[in-house]
Amino acid sequence: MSQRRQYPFHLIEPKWQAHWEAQASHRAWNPGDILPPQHPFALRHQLGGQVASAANLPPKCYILDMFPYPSGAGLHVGHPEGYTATDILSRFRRAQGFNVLHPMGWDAFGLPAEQYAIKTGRHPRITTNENIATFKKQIRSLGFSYDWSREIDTTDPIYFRWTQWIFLQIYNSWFNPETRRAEPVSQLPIPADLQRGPEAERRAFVDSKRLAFVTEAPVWWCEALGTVLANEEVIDGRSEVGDHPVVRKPMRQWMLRITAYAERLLEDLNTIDWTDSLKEMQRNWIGKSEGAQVEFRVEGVAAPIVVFTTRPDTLFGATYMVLSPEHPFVSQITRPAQRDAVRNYQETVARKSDLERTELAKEKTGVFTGAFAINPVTGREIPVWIADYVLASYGTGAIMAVPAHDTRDFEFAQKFNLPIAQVIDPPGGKDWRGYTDDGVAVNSSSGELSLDGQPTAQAKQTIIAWLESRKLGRRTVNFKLRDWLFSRQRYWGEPFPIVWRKDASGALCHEALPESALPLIPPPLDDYKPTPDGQPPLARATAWVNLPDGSARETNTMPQWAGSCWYYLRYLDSRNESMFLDRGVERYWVSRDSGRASQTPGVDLYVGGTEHAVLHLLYARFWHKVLFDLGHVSTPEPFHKLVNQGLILGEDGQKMSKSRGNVVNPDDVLKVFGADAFRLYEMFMGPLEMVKPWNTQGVEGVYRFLGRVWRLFVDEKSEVEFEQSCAADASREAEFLKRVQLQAAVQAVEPTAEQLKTLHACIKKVTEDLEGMRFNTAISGMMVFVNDALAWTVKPASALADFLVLLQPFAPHIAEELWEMLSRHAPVRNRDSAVALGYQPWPAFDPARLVESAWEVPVQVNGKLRDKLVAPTGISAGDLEKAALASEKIRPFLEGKNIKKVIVVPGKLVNIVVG
RNA sequence: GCCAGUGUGGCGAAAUGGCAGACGCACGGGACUUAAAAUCCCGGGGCCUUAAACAGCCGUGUGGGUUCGAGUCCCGCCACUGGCACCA
Repeated sequence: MSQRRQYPFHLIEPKWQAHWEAQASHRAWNPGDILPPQHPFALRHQLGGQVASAANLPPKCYILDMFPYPSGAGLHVGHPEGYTATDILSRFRRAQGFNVLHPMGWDAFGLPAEQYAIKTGRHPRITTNENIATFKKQIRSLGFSYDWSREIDTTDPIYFRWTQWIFLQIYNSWFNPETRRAEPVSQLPIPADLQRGPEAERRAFVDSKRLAFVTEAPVWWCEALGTVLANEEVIDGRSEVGDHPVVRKPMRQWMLRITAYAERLLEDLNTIDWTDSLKEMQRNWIGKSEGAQVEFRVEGVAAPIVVFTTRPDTLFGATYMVLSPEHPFVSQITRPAQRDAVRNYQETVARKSDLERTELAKEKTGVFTGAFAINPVTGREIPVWIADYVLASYGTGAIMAVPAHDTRDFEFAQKFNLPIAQVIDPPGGKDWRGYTDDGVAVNSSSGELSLDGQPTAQAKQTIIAWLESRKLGRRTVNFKLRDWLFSRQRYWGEPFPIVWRKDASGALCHEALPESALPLIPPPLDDYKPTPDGQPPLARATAWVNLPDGSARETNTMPQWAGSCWYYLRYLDSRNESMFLDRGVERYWVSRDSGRASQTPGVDLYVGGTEHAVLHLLYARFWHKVLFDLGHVSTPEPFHKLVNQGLILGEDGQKMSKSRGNVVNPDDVLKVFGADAFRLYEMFMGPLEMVKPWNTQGVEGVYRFLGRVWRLFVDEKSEVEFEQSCAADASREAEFLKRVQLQAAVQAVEPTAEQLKTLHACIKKVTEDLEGMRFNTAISGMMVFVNDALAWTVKPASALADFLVLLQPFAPHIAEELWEMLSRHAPVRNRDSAVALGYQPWPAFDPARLVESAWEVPVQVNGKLRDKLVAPTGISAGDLEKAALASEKIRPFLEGKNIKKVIVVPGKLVNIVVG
């Protein structure tokens, strides 16, 4: 490893970080802000001293990172990957003249801080603050151009006050299926019979329509630990900690009605610029499927069993039915002889974990209820079973089994010897048994209906029409998406702004706190564990929970997702104390109708890891749509363009983890190579969205490149003197740095045509690659420039200045230092030296500079390269053909052959086809 | 099982259907040095031939196809990675 530093990054980097901070260089400006006269943004746009407004501000650009959870372990090399990419683009857009919003904050509620508190008794507030301080220090040391004046922390009451406020907006809304949007619950039409009835019934009706509602949902309860566990804390029906048995236990939970938005969440994916794979993941998660509900009568039971099927055309092949073990009809229809078997089975299933239930390769299990239903088209009696391969939570929790044409039903029928009847004729003579794709209906006729001979699509239409005419079923759409379980039995989260009280009839009911009661701050506790009877930790604070008027506070808290659902909005106006977000500010930053028709709606670019492909991004889209419906934001989608950065693996090509011992700590890298080299390497490794292994020797490569950039500018003798001075008195290093001189070869002269060609090739490459987020090739373009420019005997200051503007987004510290040196010693005529480097206009690419007088023409015979000619650029196709045919090296390949065709592509090549 | 992505030198990678391997790492040779480090210069996919070079042949996971021309487009297969996974 290198001993001598390539250049004094250890002095340069802190120097410029302090400078940017002192100048607030990267502040983004809201309409209404007064622009300081000396701020580089004001100087660049000649707005010094003026009040910013949507009219005088340049176009906006909102570039967002997924904010981190500030863990105790500090930053790892994965974090800065996306952060570097967005920082480079932010700096690029500033140079292009945009008003760039590039903020950072902390997603700081969460389990680790709470678990640490349970172990040590230290309040999560304290450890969270410490972790934030560590993260912030590390992030700053990388030189990212965040606007820290907008920093947010989801655990800060001035932030979560508005998280609670948004919850109240959701709570006070219902989804109107007619208008397909959220509306205030105060406008909910109350049915006439309820209007005159008791108040309790009216309230129950309203509560059943709210977008935030209460339900009994099963959670994992561990008797031995005296606590509720999260899904991921339960392994094979036992607790992860201590290996104690756990049971499913219904508990009162808050839910958010995201299912109401399923259709819009799906449709609007078509309006945003995300990768196809990401959209596909969301589509699969939402899981729309079209089909029909069909009713089956059971002898002696009044209500029919309703099933959902996507293949109503196979109804004639339904030879049995299956209910999920939890289906409410099970106890009604079970015959006495089967009662014990059914109850046993239900209990076995209840004890299984989700994992066990969904384990593939598992044998199908189930029990006959003794009951028979009537197939509505064949009129035949079919047995009704219960089995855990039918899920209670999807569709109607019951299916018609068509074993001939459904894999699961086929397996089940084989195991339990149930009849299998063919009703689809597969194309191409395939075996019909277990065939699940489309085909032609067969054996599907009754006295009044026939599907025979109809292809699947048509048969579906026919049968649905018939079912609807007989009131035996109807067309239905189903979604996999479930309502969002929104409550947690935790301490370190936002308390719900809800109280419970008894109404006149003595029934318990919930009620929202007034907005004036926000923020509702969690009470201090000595013990952060749940109570022995399974109440959330907040229940321990009895003085906080029980209010003087006899009502009691909700003791659940919100999940970690809540704070991250809307943080991108708070950045726009993070210090606003009277509103969650000012409408005028919102309009400037995200709206399409801000008077700038061409502007991107919402966040221009959002970069983060794939691990949030579904949950965070779906939840945030949901909240945004509710806020949109209620008129609080002006776009239906929050994130216009989204890019996932790829994982960085350890040097061994394995996922980084403590147990493998292959974790790379950014601090160590920074110490040896500096922040600029670190940033450059993270981008040079390969395309942003690819998975790629870390390689410390690769860092040395880009570090050497920065050393060459340094030597392109500085005078060697002055640098040697600087180093000797530093060796003599290390305490005065920063002062000695000023003695490093620009080399004499850098002069205020016009570049030659050759030099301009090199420069403009670099401008073109870097500009185009940044637009396409191809950071790795942009860097290689700059390397080519530097390799070339090092050989120049006279180095025109203007060309070097343009290069520094290109380099600045990638390696801002060294670029600033060299810019300062350059401006000190050699006047740069094409640049206004009053404007800071970060706001210098991006150099314009001039295609005329790349024009060559001659060019090397590859000549192929039958597609194989045989010669290269040198021809003038403007040569005609005919002349080029003649020259190619006349070539010494080509002639042997043409001898004795017929020239069939000659393909001449001007600017590309010549291909002679012979036969 | 389903969906998506990726397969190119020793390694990270690059190539609007037009000279495969830019740029970088590692490696080898040279210059500077008492020596090393750093720096600078040169070399570089494989095979075959050759003293060396030129020339030639092969080469982008694999098998086909389209095309004057395919890493790139189309069809089949294989491997790896990620997501979903009894969703009727």
